Amino acid sequence: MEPRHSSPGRPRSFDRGSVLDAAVDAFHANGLAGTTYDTLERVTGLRRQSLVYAFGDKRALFEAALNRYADRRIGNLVACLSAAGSPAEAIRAAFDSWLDDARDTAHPGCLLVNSAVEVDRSDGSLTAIVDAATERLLAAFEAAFVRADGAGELRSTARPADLARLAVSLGDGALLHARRSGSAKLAEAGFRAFLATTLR
Amino acid sequence: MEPRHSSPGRPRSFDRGSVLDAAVDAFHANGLAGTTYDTLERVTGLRRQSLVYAFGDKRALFEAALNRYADRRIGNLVACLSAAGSPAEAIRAAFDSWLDDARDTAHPGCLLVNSAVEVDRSDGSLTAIVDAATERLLAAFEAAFVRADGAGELRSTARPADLARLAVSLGDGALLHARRSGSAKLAEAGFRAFLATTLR
DNA sequence: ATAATTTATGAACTGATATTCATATAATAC
DNA sequence: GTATTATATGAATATCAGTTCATAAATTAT
Repeated sequence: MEPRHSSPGRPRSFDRGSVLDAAVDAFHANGLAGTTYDTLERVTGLRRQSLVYAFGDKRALFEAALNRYADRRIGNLVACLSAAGSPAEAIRAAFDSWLDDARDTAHPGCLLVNSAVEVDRSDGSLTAIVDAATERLLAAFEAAFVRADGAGELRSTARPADLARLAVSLGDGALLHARRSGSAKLAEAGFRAFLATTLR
Repeated sequence: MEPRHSSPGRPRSFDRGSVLDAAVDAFHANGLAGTTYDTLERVTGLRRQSLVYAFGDKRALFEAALNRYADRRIGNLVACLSAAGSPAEAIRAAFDSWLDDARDTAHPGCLLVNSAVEVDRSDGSLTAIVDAATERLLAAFEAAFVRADGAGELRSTARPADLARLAVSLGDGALLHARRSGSAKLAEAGFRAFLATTLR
């Protein structure tokens, strides 16, 4: 499927990954509908027909970008949560990473969250990406809360599965309000209250 | 500005409020860009030119609808939160109201939250509506947590202002995930953990 | 070199959608 | 009843964005 190098034909003049990263940025900043081919041409330096040739139509490009973003972002959070050492510290690190995102005003919110709002649920392959990312994050949080409980670092008596759902709702909601307000203040305060109440 | 009744001219054949309610429903279900005049004609029973005549262009109609929605929705939550009696019960009632919204799959999510994602922050008059609604809700939550603390119903030692920010992020994040997943399960679990950990 | 193949792009096409124009309709004021 | 004013709507318009067409350019294989 993927054309091998050293096959006949004109070689591709750009790097697929870099172009995809540029597309991720644009989609993150402006959404799917809000990112026109004019914008994509500007940020990638390619003509729209080249993008279509290389990635398929706009929706397919968005799907590739969303996958790339989900891998990176959820990968980061999962890495924080499953780090060796104090589980409570791991959970705090995950929220710190969330705060970094909340402070990145150039890319407001989270592309996964934004897509969950913009894209209709009937679009199966896009919602599948967001759903899978959410499940992965929930599982990592649940495991971290279980470990925290085992280490005696859990103040709350709520079930780890419920705490994981609380954490994910809180983090994504806070990112949303960071996008809305252009400030991470609400996220900082909410995270502070959550961590103080839940962890030892 | 507003034409008085009993002035010369053909009388309006529809009720402004009902039409606005229908528009709120449509915008809530499909978003601003996703709601076309075809849809608006269908749900209001009016022709697009009549809508333009009565409300201004599509964005103006959306602004009126968003204001109406914000008043109703924040009004509900504030009423829960400031009800007489146990402050902890008042807070639980507010989250119950949030759960009702999470279960309303015909109107997924919250129009304010959805708008915060869809509408660019540079659109001042729309973001002002969402910002004001958020501030109003934050203030009501903070007051409720202060009262809960005074009544000895607060388990958490976090500051009421921080708890309010936690509550709003959590509620809106949970609505977002309800929209995404088509289910209120995540909201239920998150709220359960939050209420068990925070209140007595 | 020539043919074959893949990649790149200028330009036209198509579909959708918000808006506007022109005109008809229904009420009040005198 | 006539003029005036507000409201309603069929139809045309204009714009914008995604897609597609036709053609050029760059590389490999023989």
